[in-house]
Amino acid sequence: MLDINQLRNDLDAVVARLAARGFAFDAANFTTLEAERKTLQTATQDLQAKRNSVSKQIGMAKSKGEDVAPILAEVENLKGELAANESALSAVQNKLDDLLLGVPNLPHDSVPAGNDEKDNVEVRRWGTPRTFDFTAKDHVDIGTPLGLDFETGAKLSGARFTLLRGHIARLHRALAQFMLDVQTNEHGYSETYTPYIVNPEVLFGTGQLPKFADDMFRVERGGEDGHTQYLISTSEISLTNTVRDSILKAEELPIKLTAHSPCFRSEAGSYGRDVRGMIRQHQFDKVEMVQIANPEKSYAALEEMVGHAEAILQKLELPYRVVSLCTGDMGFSAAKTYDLEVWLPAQNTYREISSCSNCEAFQARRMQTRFKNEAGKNELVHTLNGSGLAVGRTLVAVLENYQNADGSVIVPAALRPYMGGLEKLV
RNA sequence: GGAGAGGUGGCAGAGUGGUCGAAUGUACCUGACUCGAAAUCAGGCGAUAGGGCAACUUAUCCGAGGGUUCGAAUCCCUCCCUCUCCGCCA
Repeated sequence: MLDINQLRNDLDAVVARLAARGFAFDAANFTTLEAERKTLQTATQDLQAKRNSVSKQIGMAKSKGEDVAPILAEVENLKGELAANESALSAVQNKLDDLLLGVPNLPHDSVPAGNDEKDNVEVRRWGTPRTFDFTAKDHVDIGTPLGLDFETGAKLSGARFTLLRGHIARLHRALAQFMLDVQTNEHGYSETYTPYIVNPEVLFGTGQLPKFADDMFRVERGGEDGHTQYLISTSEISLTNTVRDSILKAEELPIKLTAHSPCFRSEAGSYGRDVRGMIRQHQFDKVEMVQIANPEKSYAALEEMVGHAEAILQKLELPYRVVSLCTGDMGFSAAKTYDLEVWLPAQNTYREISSCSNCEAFQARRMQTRFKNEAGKNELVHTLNGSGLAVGRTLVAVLENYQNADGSVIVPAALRPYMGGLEKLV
């Protein structure tokens, strides 16, 4: 959520920055609602003050044993008038809230301008894509004989669900363990295990609700109705919301959390895309990094976090590039985002495998997460999140980059300790 | 699933219809005493929003949401959560 004071004081600039990310903000509607809100709020508060003072008078009169009937008569109309004002005010407040909750974050000044992924800017590359002396297969063709089982996944749960068997299943587990070990042992994140089912207000906090309900899986508890909860689409949601509704001490920052969790995404609206293989799944695992940061240090933290994600790819010796997303391609809550794209030889291209964002105070404002700054004032924290990394896509990258002509796959050296020393999948 | 007890400020904990955003203790901050510290004493110390250049001021908030009332932390309803005992269970 944006700072409403920024909208009040600097509306034109905010509208322009939102336009840069392709969002048309209804400034006229906002201005009208704000004017209504101001009038109604002042009037309502005046009436409330009057009611309070009269009620006090009644209390005092009664305690002295005086007759209160005259005072009661005086405020006969007050109640109805107040109720009307209060409900009008809350209606306007709700409209304003609805408006604001649907507005994406403002892009940081350093974010390249652009409309879509074609305008993203490559920041750097690491590693050299391997040259094959045979035709490289994609992960479906390599993986199926080794234990990637799309048919059974589909039989159990439908399209975009995959079953893993044997060494492939173990490789998947090894990747998650390896990533978690690197992030905790080398980068200072606290290992966290979180609920996968969360309450709706948690999703408001990180920005998935109210706008992106269609991307989520909903669950109902057996034997109960009316209490819809949601499967997390990333553990960013549960990790970031651990600090909702709290005032932190400055010295607690930064809080660095990591978790390995499944992620559930309905992928509504992506029907034609990436239907083959396990690039785009309804369920995939991810090791997530989250930082709760002092605003002054959040951009340094973002660069650092990108490095934490890169470290995984470097240790796995997978070529990748770092891309700065343009204004038009960033997610709803992000002020700035770097994507890591790993080399996939079969597609002859780089594909997203991590996304690291600084959300500044956007989520903190929704979650009411503050800290006591040096001046002793409560100030909103900045929140950052990044994948370190998406496990399923990393599995794809390993299979494709480490394949041999005979259909076997070399186990990257960094993963062998997690595979009981196994060097090759056959 | 059954029975019971609770949810109040950072923490502990009083308050059961009126001047209560809320006693008291503790933590924390400031000052005094001290070479310094501890102890002691004095003062301060919640959040959010509105109005005002500001000093300041108004409103709202006692798990959440409704209701009764001139007036609700306090009474009523619904829900959520925590604890104890029993049952069940990985």
